[in-house]
Amino acid sequence: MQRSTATLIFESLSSGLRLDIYRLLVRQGPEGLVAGAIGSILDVPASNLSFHLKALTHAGMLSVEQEGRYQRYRAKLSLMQELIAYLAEECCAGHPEQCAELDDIAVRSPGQRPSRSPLA
Amino acid sequence: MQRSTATLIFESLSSGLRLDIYRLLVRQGPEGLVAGAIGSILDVPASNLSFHLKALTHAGMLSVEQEGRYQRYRAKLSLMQELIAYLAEECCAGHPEQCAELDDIAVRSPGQRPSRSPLA
DNA sequence: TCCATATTTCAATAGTTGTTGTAATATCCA
DNA sequence: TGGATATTACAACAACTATTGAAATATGGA
Repeated sequence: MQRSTATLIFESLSSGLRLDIYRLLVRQGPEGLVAGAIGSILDVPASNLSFHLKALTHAGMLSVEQEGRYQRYRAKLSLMQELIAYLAEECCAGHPEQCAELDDIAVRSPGQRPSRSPLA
Repeated sequence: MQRSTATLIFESLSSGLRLDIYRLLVRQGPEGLVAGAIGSILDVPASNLSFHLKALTHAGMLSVEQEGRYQRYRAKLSLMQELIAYLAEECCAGHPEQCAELDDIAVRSPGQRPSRSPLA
């Protein structure tokens, strides 16, 4: 992951409202939610919501799909996984002994499905 | 981790310069760096550097220790580990099957040291 | 003590971000 | 087609952020 991608993601999650939007969509799973539903649940005016949805989408944290006059938003978990891997790498770079418990996620390429740790 | 803590961290990493500072200190390991050294390496004027170091420290990403007239900064890897665990939880909440490869880190409480996954 | 050095604080300023309401755009349904 | 609904775009504005240089503070060493 590039530095600019990482800062864009951090910025997109640095507002309480945007973090709420993202977490709500994560909880909704693959079904996602249309914009209006998000606005009702979080009690945010439409134009403000649109502003933040745009920021999250631009950062790649959300996907949008048009459904007639609705826009359905979904959390893109894959990018969150990449972010976590990036943070684990950054965190351990040069000093893996300090956070060895993060190694297996940092080293693994996205999409691989390992068997579970025997102690997990 | 509280939502407000998470947004504070995201905000602290949402600037390219602050991310550079943090990554530099991660690479330095437990030795860390004094403020002036950081400024020389990254070529940032002292007052601006001080501004960003304050933000990172306030977010808990750095620790500071006075050494005579120097201030030694170190990356606090423990908070990064907490952040990663928080993100993994948020990412999987309600839909663990979608990112099962994150489970072992999300489930584990901070500080625990598991044995390695047999496939890692 | 006096001077040099390290860092922070402050003031000024340019640029950016978040919020609101209103208008525009697009789609659905009768 | 016409009216209702969903969403986005725009304009205005307050609030906040990043940057700079100069001044203040504190420490170390001669």
